[in-house]
Amino acid sequence: MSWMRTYQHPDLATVTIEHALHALSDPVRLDIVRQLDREIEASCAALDGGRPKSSMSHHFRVLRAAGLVHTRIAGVQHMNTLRREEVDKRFPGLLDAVLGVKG
Amino acid sequence: MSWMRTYQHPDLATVTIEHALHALSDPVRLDIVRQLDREIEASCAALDGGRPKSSMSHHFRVLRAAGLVHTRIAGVQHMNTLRREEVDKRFPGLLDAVLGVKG
DNA sequence: CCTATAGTTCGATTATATTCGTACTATCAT
DNA sequence: ATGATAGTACGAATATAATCGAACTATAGG
Repeated sequence: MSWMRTYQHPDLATVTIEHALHALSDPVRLDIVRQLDREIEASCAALDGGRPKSSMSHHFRVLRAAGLVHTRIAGVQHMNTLRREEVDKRFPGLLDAVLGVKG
Repeated sequence: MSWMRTYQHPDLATVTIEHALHALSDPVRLDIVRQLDREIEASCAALDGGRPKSSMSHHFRVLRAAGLVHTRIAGVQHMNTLRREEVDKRFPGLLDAVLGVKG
């Protein structure tokens, strides 16, 4: 069984709007995305709200599969970024709308 | 047990973005919303894609609960409209972004 | 009143997601 | 090497959602 040293990130062209909307519709994941929108780059641990690692790992996997988040391995940490430009190109205005909502 | 003669439509202020995104993330419902965006008003039957009535009823209920669709009873038909202005006010740019995507 | 039509409700089934403990791996520092 | 740290993989439990048949209701028309 092989282990990962890099992540697979899908081409945004292969991501459907339904897929992206589903990924964004979970409160934990939306919270991650909101933080990444401000933080530029953050480790997984920096974004858990005291939640178990295995739960967070699941949510990051979903966000990556939906083309929303990029994860890069930096030593012992996995650093995450929003794929802003690519998502904006594929779904113009979507992140602006989603992230612009208050309360 | 009482029966309905009118529908309950939530105040958009009580609808969260997560709720709206979830409602939009289902392909059947997104299809309904896309059609309503063009059709102005349509009966439930006009929007099923040959799907069972009970399935459609479920999806319309979800769309109403998310504040996206308004249903008015007109005789034997239930006419649906997109709550465009209200949704646009609550979630500016969201419907534009979601409906603007091709493929 | 009888029948057809449009849609809901109920209930069961199946499918999909979430949560999280445990075991594991990779990297870094000592 | 040992230990600590960050995160994944697996597996199982639980929760949430989708699907759809069958029974039902309300309205309209003959």
